[in-house]
Amino acid sequence: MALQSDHVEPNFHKLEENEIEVSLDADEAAEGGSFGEGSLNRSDKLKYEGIPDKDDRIYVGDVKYIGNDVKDEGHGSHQGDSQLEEQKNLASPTVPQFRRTRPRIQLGLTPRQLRESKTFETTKYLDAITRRNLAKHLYLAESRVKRWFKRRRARYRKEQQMLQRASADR
DNA sequence: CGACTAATCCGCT
DNA sequence: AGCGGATTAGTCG
Repeated sequence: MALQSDHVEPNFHKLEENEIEVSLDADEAAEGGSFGEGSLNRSDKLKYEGIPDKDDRIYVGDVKYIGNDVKDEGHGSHQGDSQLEEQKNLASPTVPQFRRTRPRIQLGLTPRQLRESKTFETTKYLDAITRRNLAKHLYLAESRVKRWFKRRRARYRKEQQMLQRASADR
């Protein structure tokens, strides 16, 4: 398996926030047969938990946008998009404008999650270097790793709070 | 329906 | 720039 190496595939370009990972592992998954045959249907229930350590990557289910507004949100691609920003800004002062419906990306991380979990146990807070390294190892976008860690931290705190509360209550 | 996860927005530092 | 918190959205039990 070539994907065992630490090298990133050339076609794996940098994934920005708005970018969606295309199933770069479709054939791999099909080959492995760990999942449904060939296509990753939602009915196939791609649960990442419990998958043998064969899979190295994440699995993208559907990438279709079900939202009505799939605007680009003006990601500041150009310098002359101030109008767009303005419009967006004064959209609604109180009511938060609906962000585009999140793509149906299911799944978190594969067995590699274990690795990440361990990293979380030790580092908790990622610095740029570690994040980059991890992302590379996980074939994930740095932003993704960042977000993931963030959520992880949040969860951790919540758990701690709950624990404390329980303790105090007792 | 509730719980969970994922992605984004907002404010703060 | 990054983090925490809040919000929205979709899926699973």
